[in-house]
Amino acid sequence: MANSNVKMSFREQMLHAREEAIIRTVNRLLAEKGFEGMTVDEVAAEVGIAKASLYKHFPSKEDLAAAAMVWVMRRAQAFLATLPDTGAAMDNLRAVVAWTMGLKLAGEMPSLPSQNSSLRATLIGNKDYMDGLIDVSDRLGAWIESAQAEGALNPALPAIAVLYTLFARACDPVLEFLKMSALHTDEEIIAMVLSSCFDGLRSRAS
Amino acid sequence: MANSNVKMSFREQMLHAREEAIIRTVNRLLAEKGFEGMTVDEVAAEVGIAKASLYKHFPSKEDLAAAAMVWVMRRAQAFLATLPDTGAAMDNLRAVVAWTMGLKLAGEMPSLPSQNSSLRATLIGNKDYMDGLIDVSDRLGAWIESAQAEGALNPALPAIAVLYTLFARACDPVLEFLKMSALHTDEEIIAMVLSSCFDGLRSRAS
DNA sequence: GTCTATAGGAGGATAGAC
DNA sequence: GTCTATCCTCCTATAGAC
Repeated sequence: MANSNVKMSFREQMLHAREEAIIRTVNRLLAEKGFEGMTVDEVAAEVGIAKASLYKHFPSKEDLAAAAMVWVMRRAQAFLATLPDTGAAMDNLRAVVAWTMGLKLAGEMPSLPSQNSSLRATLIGNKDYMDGLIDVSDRLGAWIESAQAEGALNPALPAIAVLYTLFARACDPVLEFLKMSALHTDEEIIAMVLSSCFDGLRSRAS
Repeated sequence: MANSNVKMSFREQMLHAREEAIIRTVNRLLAEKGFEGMTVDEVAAEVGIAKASLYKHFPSKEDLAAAAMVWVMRRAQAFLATLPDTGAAMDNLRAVVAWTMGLKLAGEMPSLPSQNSSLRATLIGNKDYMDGLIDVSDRLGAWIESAQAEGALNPALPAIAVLYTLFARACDPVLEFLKMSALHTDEEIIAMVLSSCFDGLRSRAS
């Protein structure tokens, strides 16, 4: 029984390792070319296995993308867990946004079309993804309301609008345009977009 | 000679009218489904002509999209021309952003993938598009620098970063998410995103 | 310049041997 | 579960008659 468990665990580890290799490749290709630009042939070639083998692990291209999104969501949850739940909620929000922008600048943020309906259906039907999304939204939502109650965040904006605005920073085209211009380091780009996001384009008195 | 000119002009008007019908359809489909989601069959069906006829007017799908972008760019230039060149540059910038967001909310803002290289090549090779883009960028750039000199716009941000940030509002996913929630009118959505863009998420003293 | 019909090819997915 | 080989659908683009 113990042996059997060890063997099972070993096999599962091998399986898991291969699937993680697949997901990392998918993640990178999704960041580079987007969902429609990425081909399954390409994924298989980069992973170094046959396309048919890929389909033994994941039933469709949509599920491949969903797995990549789940992986990113897990990383986001892990990052959120490192932030103090006491203290300024505002600082946590800034930290999360900076983290997601760093991910995008590093080419590790999948870019999915918000319009593709088959992909949307798969994502919505993916329990791991939805649970992660709801968890992240809840945590950010709590910080947003907290920051608004403290008066640090503009209370006139609906919390949901703030949440969407923060999420949108993860796929902000401004990041890649500034990166393409090659005039600033990633850190400088993050600082600029962070400033325009939280402080606004208008001058501040202080 | 006069007759010949009139006949030519009439024919050209007919041609132009049909091409404008095509472009309006392409524009709407690009806004709805994006470049990859739009099919040429669909365009032809909605316009009510055969696909082969479409290809007599435009040599490729990329050129169809480019024509739609040129059309939008022309509309933008026309709008810019209505704004006073004297007075607060800041107000003009807000007005332009509000206008582009209204266009997107009305489903008239083509959404193109920034990654598709064949499309990028066509756009860059399209003189009408590039001239329009440069013209619009120059005008906005002048207002940005003017507003920064007046101290209305944060001078710490590079003008090019501000320009990109304003352009990005035209394809901001926050707009469609807020619209999908159906909790606010288009005007309210524009006001909120305008506020978060210029005033920032953080509270302002005043 | 409009049509019908079709070429040509890319890409998602599967069959079947091992 | 991995491979090779193939299927099949969708889509861009064009041929050729009128």
